[in-house]
Amino acid sequence: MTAPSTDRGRSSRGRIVDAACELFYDRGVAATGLSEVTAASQTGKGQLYHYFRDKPDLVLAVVHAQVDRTLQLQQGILEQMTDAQDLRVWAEDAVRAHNAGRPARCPLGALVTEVADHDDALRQALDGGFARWRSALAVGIARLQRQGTARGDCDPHDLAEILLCAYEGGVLMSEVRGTTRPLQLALDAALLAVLV
Amino acid sequence: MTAPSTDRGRSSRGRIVDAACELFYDRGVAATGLSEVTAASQTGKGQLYHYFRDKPDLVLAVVHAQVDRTLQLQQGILEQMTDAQDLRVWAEDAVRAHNAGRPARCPLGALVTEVADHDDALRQALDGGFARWRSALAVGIARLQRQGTARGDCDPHDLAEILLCAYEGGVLMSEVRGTTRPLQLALDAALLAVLV
DNA sequence: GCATATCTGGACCGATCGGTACAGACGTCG
DNA sequence: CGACGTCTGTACCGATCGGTCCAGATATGC
Repeated sequence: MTAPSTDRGRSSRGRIVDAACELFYDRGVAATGLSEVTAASQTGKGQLYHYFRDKPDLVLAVVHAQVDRTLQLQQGILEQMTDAQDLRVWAEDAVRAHNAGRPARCPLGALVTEVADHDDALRQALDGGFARWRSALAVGIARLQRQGTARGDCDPHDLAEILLCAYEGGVLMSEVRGTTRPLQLALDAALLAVLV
Repeated sequence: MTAPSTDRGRSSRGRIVDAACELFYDRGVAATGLSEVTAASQTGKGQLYHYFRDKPDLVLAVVHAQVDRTLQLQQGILEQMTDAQDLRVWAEDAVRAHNAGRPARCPLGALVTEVADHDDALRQALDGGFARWRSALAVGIARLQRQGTARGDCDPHDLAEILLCAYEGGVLMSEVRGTTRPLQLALDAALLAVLV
């Protein structure tokens, strides 16, 4: 609701969002009580409702935070993507990251099914986040197209969308099966369709 | 908990599961109260706790019901799949179905992110459902392989997995964007990787 | 050092949650 | 028709939910 204007306030708000990111991610939004958020962030209801109008408003802040985190993690490898091998490394990194975390999911994808349908503001926020991610990917893919290692007859944004769909679907199926195999297969197939 | 032994009992249990399927699907499991389920199914708490141990037990029944529904819808087209064009029709049908329903999601996929992580029995039930679906697809794909229209160097189950991942990821991204475009792109790309 | 605004923590509220208890309706035997 | 197991409906419970309120701590400007 009210933006913090002091360092202490910014710190409190930040701790709340961080704790909410973590709790929402591995327990789910609906299953996480606001008291758990305040307990985990060493704050109270007073602070929470000082900085956020209500729970959906907090969820919105979490969405933006997760988008920023994801983009920040991706932009490094995406910006300096110059050949097809770099894209394969990107896919391998995705599989490796999924292997490491537990339970390994996409912070954005996990939020979609939980909030995207009954709250349009949250859906739009997630849509915007994916759009930024897709654009970052498309920039690199366009580079590959210019050097002839990616399919030239498609909009790079469409090729990026294919990769993101394969990633999200692969992560979802890998979560159900308990193996990274589906993610591996899905990304390999998507690369097959995107490259050359 | 106790299986019904009369027609009236089976009818009540059936109405409860049907109502729960619908409510869980378009409001979410956590967001649906048991009183809403009893109200929508014209029953009471007495019946609900006569046939189900607790809420997770009801969710388990819903998972099985949704698996059966999905398989039943799919088996028709899957069983008589004889050439590559039939697989393309399968993909087109998926896009068309997604276009019709609102909000169009996969009944199984929607349940994954909501219940798969914190309840292993539910995760296994969903895993089993996807396995049956994948096998049904694989049977048709193996047929295509024998006639040389599908990639022969892969296990048909892996090719089926690729299609399911593309479908689930495409549905998820389509839900966020509000268009069937991502699903269309993802399935086309998967077909490209699976056929010939 | 006083006034003012920001920030903090927790007690508290009504509503709703999942779950229980129980009294009675129903159907099917002898 | 009476007895018995199945099935039904609802009143009710403690716990927890999102959200309010407010008194006091903390900082900043004059």
